[in-house]
Amino acid sequence: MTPNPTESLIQLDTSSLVDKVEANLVKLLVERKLRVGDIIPTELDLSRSLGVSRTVVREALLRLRMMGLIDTKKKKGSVITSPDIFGIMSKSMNPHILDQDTLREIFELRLVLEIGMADLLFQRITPKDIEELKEIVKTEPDTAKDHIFHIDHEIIFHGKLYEIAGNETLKRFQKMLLPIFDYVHNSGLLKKPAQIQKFVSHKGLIDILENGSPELFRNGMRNHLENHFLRIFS
Amino acid sequence: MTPNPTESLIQLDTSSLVDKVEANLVKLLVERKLRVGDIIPTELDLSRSLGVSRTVVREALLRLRMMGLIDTKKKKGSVITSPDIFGIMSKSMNPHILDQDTLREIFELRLVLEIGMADLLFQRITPKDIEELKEIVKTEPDTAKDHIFHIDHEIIFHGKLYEIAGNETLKRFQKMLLPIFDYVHNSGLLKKPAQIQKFVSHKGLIDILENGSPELFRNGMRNHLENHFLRIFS
DNA sequence: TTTAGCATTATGTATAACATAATAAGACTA
DNA sequence: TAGTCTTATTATGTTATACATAATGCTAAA
Repeated sequence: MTPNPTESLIQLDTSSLVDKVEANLVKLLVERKLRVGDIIPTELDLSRSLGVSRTVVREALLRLRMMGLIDTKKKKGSVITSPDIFGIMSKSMNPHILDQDTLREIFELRLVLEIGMADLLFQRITPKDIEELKEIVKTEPDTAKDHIFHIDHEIIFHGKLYEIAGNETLKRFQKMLLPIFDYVHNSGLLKKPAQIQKFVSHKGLIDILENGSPELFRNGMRNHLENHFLRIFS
Repeated sequence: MTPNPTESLIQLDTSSLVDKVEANLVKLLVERKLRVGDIIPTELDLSRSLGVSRTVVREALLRLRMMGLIDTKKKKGSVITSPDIFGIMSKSMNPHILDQDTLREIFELRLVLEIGMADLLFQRITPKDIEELKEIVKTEPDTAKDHIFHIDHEIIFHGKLYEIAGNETLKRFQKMLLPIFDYVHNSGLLKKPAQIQKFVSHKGLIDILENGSPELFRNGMRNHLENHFLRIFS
């Protein structure tokens, strides 16, 4: 084997100043174990102690802000906030910008989530939740009648399920994906037309939640989402 | 009911200049339907045509860059790139920064994903994948022997499953969450100690993939992850 | 004691200047 | 003519300075 001439070269540091300052600040947050609500030094202070211009500090702080690590107020300075994982993500979640493959994949993700969360549902569902679900299906519109309203209703029902799952991160994930689902539904990305008839209805799912098991629910939901699966896998 | 005195007040626009420029640029990208690789005007041009300082334009561009919408090179200017949804997200995914509740929730998310992706697996798995999985379990270490190595092996096996699922977005999601899983495992966040014995082994899962059904796999995986569930729900 | 107004302070914005890296153009040589 | 080296150009990266603006806290007047 011929020796690779680039082998002995060290990796050059091509990162910009802002990159370094950003890394520095994150390191500071981690190592100092700063708690939510703590304030960090002002831009001018940081600029002085780090030996870079205020502009660079500002850009680094902007990044932290976008990551949801800090919230900066006038006069006060920047305070540490509970990081918002999905904050930025949802901003770049513009369906018009994402390419079709990604859209299809995100749509698949929904199916994965709703089938996979059965255990969480059964662990945390309360009688009150059951009542609320029943209330929701009571106002269920006729499938064939009003398509738009039907989609809205779908969102309400399934949204309630996410709520019951009691996982805030999961719920926010869904909330972020919602516009995508909507977009995919209306975009013609799904090949086959939706079948009107559902095998397992919303009402059926509630029955399972009340008297069944996670296993039954997974199959029920799988069945309920059958249409979507068929449309994706065509 | 007494009338609300604030009712007739219009919502003030508290957004900063940078906010507006950012929105403007995103709108530009969407409406012009610009394709990946297209270049957008230089900072100075934008600053002139938008009537704001270059500073503001720079900050707005920085945000777009963080969203993965553009990639800016010296001299060339900024070019549009395929948005990287998880790019920024993974940067703020520092386990040391996330609070414990969020960590627990993200860990739950893993369980949801791996149970929920059964259908994708069965749709896309190939004989070659089965072989590779078998190859992986062949080198499976003794559970009781080397704990660290055992975790590594877990990651390899389950990572392969994500790969088989054939959903790039899902895979990258998992990749992003990996450090979290690792951290949670080692952090003492999980209450009960792990049980050594697994009901359904990796080998068992492979058998199901080869001869079983999605339904069987979901239950198998549910069983396989039983330990994790118990530790979370305590 | 309350409130109106002022001072203070840190971020937001603007401008100008220079550094640096990537590209293009031109000149020079084989 | 082709190829390479040098130089010029251009757009981003960085610095410095100044002023605007909003939030906070203090002070004095009612």
